[in-house]
Amino acid sequence: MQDPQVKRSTLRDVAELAGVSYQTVSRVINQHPNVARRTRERVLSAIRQLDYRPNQAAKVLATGRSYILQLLMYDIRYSDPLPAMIYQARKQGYTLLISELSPFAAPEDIRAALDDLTARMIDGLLIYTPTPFFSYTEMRSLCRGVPFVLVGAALGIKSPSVVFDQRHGCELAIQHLLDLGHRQIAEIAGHPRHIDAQLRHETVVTMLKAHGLTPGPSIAGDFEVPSGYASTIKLLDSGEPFTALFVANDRMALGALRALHERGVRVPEDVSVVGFDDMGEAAYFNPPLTTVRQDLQVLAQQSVEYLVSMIGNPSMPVQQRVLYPELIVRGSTAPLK
Amino acid sequence: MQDPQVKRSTLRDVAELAGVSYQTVSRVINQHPNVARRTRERVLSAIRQLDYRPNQAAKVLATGRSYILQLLMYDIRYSDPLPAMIYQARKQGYTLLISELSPFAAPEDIRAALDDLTARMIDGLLIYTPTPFFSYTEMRSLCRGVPFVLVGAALGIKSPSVVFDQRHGCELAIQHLLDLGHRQIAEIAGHPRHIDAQLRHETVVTMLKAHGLTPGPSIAGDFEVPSGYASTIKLLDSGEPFTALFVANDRMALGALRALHERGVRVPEDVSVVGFDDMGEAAYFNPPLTTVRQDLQVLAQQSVEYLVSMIGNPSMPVQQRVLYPELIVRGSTAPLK
DNA sequence: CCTCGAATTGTGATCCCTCACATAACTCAC
DNA sequence: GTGAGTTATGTGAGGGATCACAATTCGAGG
Repeated sequence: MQDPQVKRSTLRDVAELAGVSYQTVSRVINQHPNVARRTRERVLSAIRQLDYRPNQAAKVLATGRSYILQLLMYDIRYSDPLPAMIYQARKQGYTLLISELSPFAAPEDIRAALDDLTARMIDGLLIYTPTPFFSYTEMRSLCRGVPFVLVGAALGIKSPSVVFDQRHGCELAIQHLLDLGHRQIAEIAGHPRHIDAQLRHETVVTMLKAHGLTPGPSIAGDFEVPSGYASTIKLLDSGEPFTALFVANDRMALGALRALHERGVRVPEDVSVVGFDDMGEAAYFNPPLTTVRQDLQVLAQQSVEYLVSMIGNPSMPVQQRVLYPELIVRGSTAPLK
Repeated sequence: MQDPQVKRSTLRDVAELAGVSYQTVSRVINQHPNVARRTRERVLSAIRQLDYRPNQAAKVLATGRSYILQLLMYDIRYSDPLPAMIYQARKQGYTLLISELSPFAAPEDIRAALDDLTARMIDGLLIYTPTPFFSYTEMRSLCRGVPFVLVGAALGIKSPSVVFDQRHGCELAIQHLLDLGHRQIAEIAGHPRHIDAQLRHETVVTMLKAHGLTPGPSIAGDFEVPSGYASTIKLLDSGEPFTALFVANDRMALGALRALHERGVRVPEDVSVVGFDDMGEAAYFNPPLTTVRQDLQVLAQQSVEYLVSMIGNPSMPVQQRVLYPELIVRGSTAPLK
């Protein structure tokens, strides 16, 4: 609700004050070239005098374009690519709006959210949820013609998407442990409903088997710090021996390091630990964490750029852009003694 | 740009199909009571059939209300209250939009951002920046009649605001160190342009002096992990002795713990460390960090609730809601030996 | 059977802009 | 100075909803 006295001025008010038609004012605002210099100056001065700014709602209604990109994601707290997305969007002339789903929302929740969002006349959608409920065709119809890009979706799906090759990342991590001589490798996996967690887990198992090894004990956490702690305690209590521990993300790895420390297990002397993500803090863990880095800046940049070019060219062919993680070796891994 | 074939249906399309006037359809949508049951059903069925959803831009234009709250903040990455704000806003029937300023934006940047935002017909503004450039009167005029609440602003300002009593939080931390017997207390402060950093620093100095102590060495960081690390190295290299270290936020404290560990300084045996914020990871640092907790859920809840009531009642008196932090004692502090 | 009032429905104007087009004013050549 | 060709400006018609009001229908009481 506006202060009643702060009645906004409109195109017509400006036009009247400047002694021109509203259309001329519109031209000045939209930088149309065909306006005489004197007229433009007169209009600009009137705009300043009335403190006029165009009403976006009306503009959106008239043009059908909002210059708004909507990001739909499931947990804002841990969204490191967010600032880069906002920055990229702005750079391309768009505003990025963010809306959040509860973690592991049901299909109906996603449907409802999309219903709500597409009513707002947004120009494009970035969808960043780890639970791939819908096929490309379903998604297309849910988005009702609004172009969309899936961010961090499953590898290999036929949908406009930008993803990391999780498999490659896991292979780097496991290969590193194998190279160091480890043969008994335990795992703390992510939440089983999380697409990345599934893929990371499968890759670990597949790869160990491919090397003729029996996968070590494995427990599923939920990607949060406390679950990393609790899972590690369970692993230790199970009595199954392991000399290396692969943790599906850095956050849980922090919990794992804590648990190992409390139990007197030295890292990396007794157990090597590898994380995943390379969150900013990982380099300062005790010991600094060896982990798999995903360049979220690039993820953000690619996602927004792809979406914007789809907006400009709706018939753009569907593609999946795949990015590759890299291994960052720090102090939490060492050769098997 | 929409797919041309996915032309959205409008009120009129629905009206035609249902054999009623557009106004009746509008009534059905807005739950107006005076609609005959049979008519309502006919309309609802037409809505379903056409997959109709009202155009929000048009609605905003007609009503002047968007049911959108805008959050203006300076660094999304570290915004723990964000999810709570989004949740609270939704609970009250609003959508929360987020936009970001570069860290320590200049006054003109804030002005430009507000110019842009207020053009979008938002119902209210949450302003969460640590640099208080404008007076209440200036702010009011910048917001052009849109109600606003300052979040985490300076203590004692006459503006609608919800803040933590930083002073109280610092006093808790320092008192804790004093109680443990520490007399040589070093400090890593936050960025000097950050309002919270200033207040925390001043409070530390004031309080130590009040106890007849000389404030120990102090270095200003920037609230990021690496600066906590670098500052600690500098403190150690300076040769000035200290038995306790107050760090202005947990993130820097993580860097500090790392630096102390590398230099062979034991925490808490040789040096006690206190942080500020109680970020989720702090309990899992090595050692677990003693820190000052601010309940960000409450901050978020109060901010949104206050803003929404201002929207409902524009003549609501200006108030500052002050929240109090609490001390969380963990393993990084111990009695002076 | 008519009248009155409530319940239901419909009509016009409006919100503030942009589009496509029509008109007016200006330049310049012949 | 008349015509064409720019360049500047103005007009009408939407865009898709809401609001205030007018018009209709309905049921009940006299």
